[in-house]
Formats: sequence, C-alpha cells, structure tokens
Amino acid sequence: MTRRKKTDDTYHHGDLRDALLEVAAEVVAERGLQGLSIRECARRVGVSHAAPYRHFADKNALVYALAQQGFEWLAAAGRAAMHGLDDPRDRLDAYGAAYARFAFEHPVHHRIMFASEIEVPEGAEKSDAGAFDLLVEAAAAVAGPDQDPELAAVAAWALPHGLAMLVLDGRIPTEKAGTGDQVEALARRLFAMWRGPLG
Amino acid sequence: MTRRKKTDDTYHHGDLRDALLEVAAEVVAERGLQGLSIRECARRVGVSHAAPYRHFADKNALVYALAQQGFEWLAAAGRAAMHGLDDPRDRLDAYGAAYARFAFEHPVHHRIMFASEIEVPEGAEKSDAGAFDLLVEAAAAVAGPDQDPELAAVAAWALPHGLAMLVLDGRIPTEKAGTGDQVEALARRLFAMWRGPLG
DNA sequence: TGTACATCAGTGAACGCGCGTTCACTGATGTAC
DNA sequence: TGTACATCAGTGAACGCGCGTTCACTGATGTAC
Repeated sequence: MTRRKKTDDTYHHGDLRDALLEVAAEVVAERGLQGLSIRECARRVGVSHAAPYRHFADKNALVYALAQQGFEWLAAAGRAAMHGLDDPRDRLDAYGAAYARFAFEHPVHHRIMFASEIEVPEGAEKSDAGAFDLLVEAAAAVAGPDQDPELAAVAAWALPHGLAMLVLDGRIPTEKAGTGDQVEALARRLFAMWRGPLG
Repeated sequence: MTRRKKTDDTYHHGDLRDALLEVAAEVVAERGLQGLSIRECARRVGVSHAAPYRHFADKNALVYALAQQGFEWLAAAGRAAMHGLDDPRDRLDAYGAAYARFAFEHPVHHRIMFASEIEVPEGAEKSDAGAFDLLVEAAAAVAGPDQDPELAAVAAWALPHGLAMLVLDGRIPTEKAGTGDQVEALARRLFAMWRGPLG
C-alpha cells in the first residue's frame, strides 16, 4: 500500500524493488503467471518499462525473487507459530496450521514457490529460506525412532498443502473455508484425525 | 508415438487433435505453461500454424482439453486400481497409490489440472470426469459415521498429492522415488502410517 | 460403378500487438575534501 | 558550509521477435443418386 505508486514529483521511486514485487503478485493473481510482464508491472507502479532492469536482471529474476519472498514468509510464519511451544506434537501441528494459512493468504506466492517453471538464476542457489528444514526437524522430533523422519515430514507437509490446494481450487465450500482462521482450523482438525503414526 | 507427425505425402493429418495434445504436453514439460504456443505445437506436428484452429477454438481451449484429458486418465487409473477390491480401506489405499503414480507419470497434466490459470470455456462446465467424486466416495466408505466424509476425502487426497508435489519438486532423493513403482510404494507407506482415523 | 457436389481439414499470407531487452541519456543523491 | 565529482536510479526511443487470430483459398473425403 505505502508508496506503491511513484509520486509524480519525484524522480527516484525510493522503493521500486518492493513495489514491483507487490504489483507482480497482483498481476499474477489476475492473469496467471503467463500473463505477467515486466512492462505491465512498470506501468502499474508508474515507472518507465526499463526501470525494473535496475533491480532485476531479467523477467525470470523477478519471478524468482517472488518465490524467495514466499519462502521467507513461510519460514517466518512457521517459526512464529511454533514459538513458545515445547511439545513436539504441538509444534508440528502449529507449523501445519501456519502453512495452510500461509498458502491460503498468499496463493500467488505459494503457487510460484512450487511452480518449477522458474529457472534458478546462475549464481543463486535454490533456496527455500529453511522452510523445509524447519518442517523436517519438527516432524523428526515427533516421529518414532523406527520411522523415517523425511517420510514423516512428507506426510506432515502434504496434509496442509493438499488442504490449501483444494481450498484454492474451490473444492471446499466457502462457508467452511472462507477465511484464514477457518482454513487454519481445518488444518488442525486434519492433523487431529491423524494421531496414528505421529502421536 | 504413432502418427504424431504428418507424413509428407498426405494432406490430411488424420489425428491432428490428439497429436496436438501430445505435443503440447511436451512443450509444457520443456518450457512451462508460459512457453506453450499454438504455433510451436503446429510446428512440431508438421502442420501449418492455422491448422490447430480446426480443432481448438483458441489457445485456452487447447490447455483446457489437456486438463480434461488428465482428469479422465486419473479417474480411469483410480477405477482400475480399485477394481476387484471390496474392503473400503483397501480401495482408498489403492486410489491414493494410483493418484501418486498418475501425478508422477503425468506431471504436466497434473500441474495443468490444478493450474487455475485456465478459463473454463463458455459452454463447457468445469469437469473433472468424476475423479474427485470417486475419491469422496472411497473416503466416505472408510470414514467413521461421526466423521465428515468430505474432510476425510481432503486428507486422503492431500497425502498422495503432497507426495507427488515433493517428488516432482526434487525434494525426495531420486533413489527413493525415481520410478512410478517407488512412488506408489511410498504412497502406500504413507497411508499405512495413517491408520488412526480411517482404519 | 461413375459422377456431382457438399463438407471438412488443411494452407499460407497477412494483421496488429505486446513483449523483453538494450542503449545513450539525464536527473538526483551522496561523499571527499 | 560549499563545491566537484562519482555513482546510482530513473527515462524514452528503438530493435527485433514470436505470438494469436483471421481470411480467402485449396486439396481430400464422403455421400446421394
């Protein structure tokens, strides 16, 4: 919101990089990843169409930055949700709920994070800001000693992930999953159904 | 494979619609949905770039047809996997395993099926060929009477779905999930971990 | 079996468009002295 | 505090391109009689 559009009397934008990311997410929401173009983003921010190249080497770099931002947000949300909880099972539940909420609230980022059409720019490594490691740790702490922690992580990840996908795909009635709170609660119910292996 | 490219001495292709779908999936695999173009498909099939318009009203219709094809394949695979099984729990496991395998073996279709960037062409309804209903039925048969069948379906769907995503995203080592059989086995192990609510 | 004709599935030229990217440039900002 | 200068973040014109889509057309196919 703040300072998204360049005010007409300044030459420098001041925060163009962030503004472009914000606007890019909007464009993808409206037109899909296919419909994203640097020129359209520049237009919306109120800047010449060459200006973005001061901040992103090319179009792919912009999309990649969006994915990175998403991973950072997810990791932050997961950490925040688990903060102060000690019981491993509670921590895992909290992470799952945060994950579902994140995907619901940032559908564009979520989709891009797993879009696979994005090339990792040379120099950069494929980085998920530790979001996945965080999950593996949380799952490992819960899994029995005879269980493969990675497999447990898969299960713990799949549940909220799948929930988010179904919600975003409109397969769950809106009155059951119309807000972040509801989605989070659904995730918790799903985890609760699932005491078998991990509890 | 058969008859994909027009043989040079015939005027009519004979099977252009199917050939286009096949080739379109290849293009998406190589370049992503963004990189798909009707002209490129026509080129690969060996036909003029206007020819596809005899079979698809526009580009979106082509992508939509791909999604439909995917849903049909998935429903068929699910039905085949459950065929002959009586125990509800076995049926659900079989569906889940078939789902994971389908996603692994047809990643492009799978992604497009849930891509959301596709407009439903006017006239057509959003159709998933019954693939989801099939799952809801199988899950409902297993869920306890006090459980929401739709929620059980979400869980049953999320697990193989999430597994497939992680495999395709390269987050599971290839030696553990490098073939359809392995992926299917992983799905079965995940379901087995999950006796709690549904068994 | 042969012919006339409607229908269908291709062709290739043409249109207009928005895009990614580059370039020489200019205005603003910050820093050394 | 003031000035010179390097650096940085924008501008706007220009390029070449591939694309989606339309159109009048032509070759092949199938069917009625």
